[in-house]
Amino acid sequence: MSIQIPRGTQDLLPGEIEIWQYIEQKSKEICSRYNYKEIRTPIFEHTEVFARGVGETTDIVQKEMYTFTDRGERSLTLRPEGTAGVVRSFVGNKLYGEASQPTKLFYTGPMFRYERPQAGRMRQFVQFGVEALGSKDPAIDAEVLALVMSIYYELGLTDIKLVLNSLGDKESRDAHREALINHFKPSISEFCSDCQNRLEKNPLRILDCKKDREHPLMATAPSIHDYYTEESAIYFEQVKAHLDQMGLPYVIDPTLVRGLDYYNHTAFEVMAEGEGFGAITTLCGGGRYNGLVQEFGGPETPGIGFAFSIERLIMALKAQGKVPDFGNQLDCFVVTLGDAAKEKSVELLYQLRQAGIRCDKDYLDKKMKAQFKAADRLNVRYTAILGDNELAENRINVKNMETGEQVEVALDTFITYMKEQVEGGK
RNA sequence: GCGAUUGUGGCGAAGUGGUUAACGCACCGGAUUGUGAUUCCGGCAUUCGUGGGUUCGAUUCCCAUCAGUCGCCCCA
Repeated sequence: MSIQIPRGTQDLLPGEIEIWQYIEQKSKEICSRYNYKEIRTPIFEHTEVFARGVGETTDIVQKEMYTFTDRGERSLTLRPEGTAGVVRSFVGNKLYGEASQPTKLFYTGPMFRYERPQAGRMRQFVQFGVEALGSKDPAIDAEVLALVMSIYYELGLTDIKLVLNSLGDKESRDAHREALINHFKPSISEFCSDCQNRLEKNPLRILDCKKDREHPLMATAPSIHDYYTEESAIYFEQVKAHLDQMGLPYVIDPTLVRGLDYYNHTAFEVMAEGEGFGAITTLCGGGRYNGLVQEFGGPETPGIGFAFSIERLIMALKAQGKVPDFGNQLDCFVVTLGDAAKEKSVELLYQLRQAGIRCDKDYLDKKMKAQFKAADRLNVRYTAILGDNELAENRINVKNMETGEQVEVALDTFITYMKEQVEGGK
């Protein structure tokens, strides 16, 4: 019995990897248009980075982290998300002192959370994320939102929506939280057990409970919108105004909550609409985290960012039939007959490749028929046939696999001939 | 962490308490000893996720375990 892959992980094999490369390349290209630079931080950090950054009370920190002790008795954790590490690096490298501000960064790489896997939820998954540190201009919120939507739109996704909310500042949130508790507490016994737990821990979550949706107290629950401080309210209005300016559609959802402690003001998700996603519809999550940099010992620095999972993005692309055809990858297959020709083909292959032609040959001592079959399977555009006969007369046959036409070429002009054919065909 | 469901060759899939585990696709070889299709012929699981148990005998029954899938919690 072979060794199994660890639970909740996956191998990305040829055939599947192309869409990953395409997404990564496209996302990076869009980031560069928005002037965001790549940052790479370690895959593991001191556990404290996440405990402090993500929040001690979150599910991620309490039950989902891959934490281990190394040989030097340090407690380390495989990163469960990207923001905490980026902020740690921002402070540690004093990026706040760089001339160019705000600091606009993007990253991509694997994240790890110990959870029960299901569609769109893996233990190792890959996020692409962006962080803008150092500005509290609502225009930067709008820029970040425009950036993520551009990535989705340019990849061809259509049935998605940007869901927006403001969590307000700490003052707004505390007042709202208290109002929610007061609202639900007298009748909490009428709610499901999950909601009863949520009352003290995170009363906002009660609002999007699936079981108690019909309870009359849901409709009359206090909204965060009524508890904003004046500053918070104005900020939110300005963000929305900028989105309107750009013509970027969004919907406001006052019950939108994020699972990480560090968020305030702008919070958002990009959600998939339509079928094919099972229980999971959130493609991307993000928001503002003013205060997080101070939490890591840096100067007062506002920040905003998002992260999306590439796995979920691919699921969405597949569900909407938007995965492009990456086509055939090979220009030429060299078929040989006889020992002398077989030996000569090594040299020809090298020369073809030097000339930029994607090509291959048989390495399994197959008969000619089987070599053609292999070429056919590779969906190759041309086959070059070299037998000992041709070799003796310094010629080679080139067959166009689409038309079936075959022409004879002098061996010393073969490489340039192939180059012309391949380049001309494009 | 909780619940449901599934686990047979590279893939899909049938099957039964008892001598040789269907079939389809794919693959390999031959008919066609220098050309991709079709057709025909032949080959391709000492083994039914793993480990125990019941039994004269288990792929089939029981238990455990691992893994996949779906739902909950939560989240990307």
